[in-house]
Amino acid sequence: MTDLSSKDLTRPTSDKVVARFCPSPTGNPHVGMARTALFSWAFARHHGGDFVFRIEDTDASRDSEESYELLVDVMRWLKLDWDQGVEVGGPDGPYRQSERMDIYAEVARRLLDAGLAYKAYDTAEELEERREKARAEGRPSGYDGLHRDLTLEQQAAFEAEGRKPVIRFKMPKRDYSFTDLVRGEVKIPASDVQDFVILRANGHPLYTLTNPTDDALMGITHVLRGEDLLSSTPRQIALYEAFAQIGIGSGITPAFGHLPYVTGSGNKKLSKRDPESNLLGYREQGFLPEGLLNYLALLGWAISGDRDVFTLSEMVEAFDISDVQPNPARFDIKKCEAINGDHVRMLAADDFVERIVPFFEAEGLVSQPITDTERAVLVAAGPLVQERINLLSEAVPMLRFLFAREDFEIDEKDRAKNLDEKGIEVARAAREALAGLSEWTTESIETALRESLIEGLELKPRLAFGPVRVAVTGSRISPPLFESLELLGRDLSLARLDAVLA
RNA sequence: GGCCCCGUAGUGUAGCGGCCUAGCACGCUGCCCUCUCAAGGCGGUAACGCGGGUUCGAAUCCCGUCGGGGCUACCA
Repeated sequence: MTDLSSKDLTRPTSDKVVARFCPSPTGNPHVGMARTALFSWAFARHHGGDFVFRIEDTDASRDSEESYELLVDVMRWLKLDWDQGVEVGGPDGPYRQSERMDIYAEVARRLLDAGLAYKAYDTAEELEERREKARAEGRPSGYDGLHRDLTLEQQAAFEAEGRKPVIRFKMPKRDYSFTDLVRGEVKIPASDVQDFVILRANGHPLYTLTNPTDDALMGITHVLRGEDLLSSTPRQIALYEAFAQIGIGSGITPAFGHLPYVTGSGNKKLSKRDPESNLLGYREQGFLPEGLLNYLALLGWAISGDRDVFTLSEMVEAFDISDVQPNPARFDIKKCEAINGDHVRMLAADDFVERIVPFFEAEGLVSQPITDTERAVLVAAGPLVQERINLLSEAVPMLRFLFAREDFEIDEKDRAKNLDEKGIEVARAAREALAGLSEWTTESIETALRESLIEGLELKPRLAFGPVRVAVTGSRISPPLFESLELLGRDLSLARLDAVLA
């Protein structure tokens, strides 16, 4: 550990807005996290400020490295870029708390030296017993401050017993109030403030210390975080005041904004384990980052009363944290998909193709990487499916028939329904009409089929084209038929009709 | 138990004392368009948790109540 005892930990004040996102790398990144990141990012961008991406991994476990990478991956996928932080660096790094342990130790030491924190020797059992009693008597159940004013002799006595102290911060006993950016005035009465642990007995710093320390050292001006942290805000405020006294950070206290929860169905908080909360899962399902972010923004914020589809830059332009709703929102996958569909339709045709390519590669329908000929098929077919899907992955079943060869299969249910005796008769007529075509275009195919089936067999369009569609595309649901036939090509189209006739 | 936060249709929101016979979107649903599925167009369904105040007037302000959530760790 580096000795920082003589290091200057102050920093100049600045008018620039600095917001941050500082997740703890545990489990899979979830949607509530993404929304917090989005709001904080949009806030920073709207005000032309900096966005800091820090990782709070003091509690590092085995899988935190993997989680860390997932987090970075997700942020990049969402295109929530950061000016300072992990991977990109910055003036106040490092940005992973596990690499900043010497700083926390030093800050704790200075707090202790200044008499703003103290050693407490209570055992877990003693604490528990007093907590129970307090609760039974209707008093607040936090730390009662028993060891706040221990004399050196008393401390020595505890040490002699072999007890190791935790370091507790000495909360000034007063009412705390602050103006929450999304909730307005919040007041916490003095009766509910207790001294909290900043350093464990084993010397490890806790979140209660590391988070405010880093915010102070990184010049964070606006703290946007989950509402679960609302009642611990007095701690941060008091700690900031202490920092100002002993020259840590810029001496100013940041503004706080507590974002409401995103809940799942029912009223439970969307947990990290919840499959519907798994962010990477959304990417795999074919959500667009633009679409997901747009939907997430709608959970607590509205760009106006009569519009809910917008781009990220429109959001940045219009975003005002005071417009954010304080009440929790339920995540509705149906609406999320609908919004995503709107964004799918907003994509430029060539962009759309680029976005669906990975799904075809992953399914093994095209080479990996895709060849130019295969890409050309998607370029031609793209416009046919772009307006019919909400999720990118839905393009795969719809266009599978264009890439299938020996493995081409017809959905059995659809076959039974459309290719009965009558349907096969229709397919035969279609085959005959198509075989004689001199040119293979959407127009000529349509003309031939209409003449032969609608006029010739006097069928309703629905009954005429259904069997052909199923025979050729393998499904009752497909892109427009004539275009599909043209794209598939004469030989394959006729072969597929032959196959159902055999 | 104590403290804090929240409460408009099934869901997300608009609404900041009169423009509200409460708007928009998703969902559900009827019709139109149509070669399937979509997309698109036109309709329908459905809400201010409850009770008191304040006011000429309240979804909007105040109080209470009920309901939901959070915190109350040597987790974050």
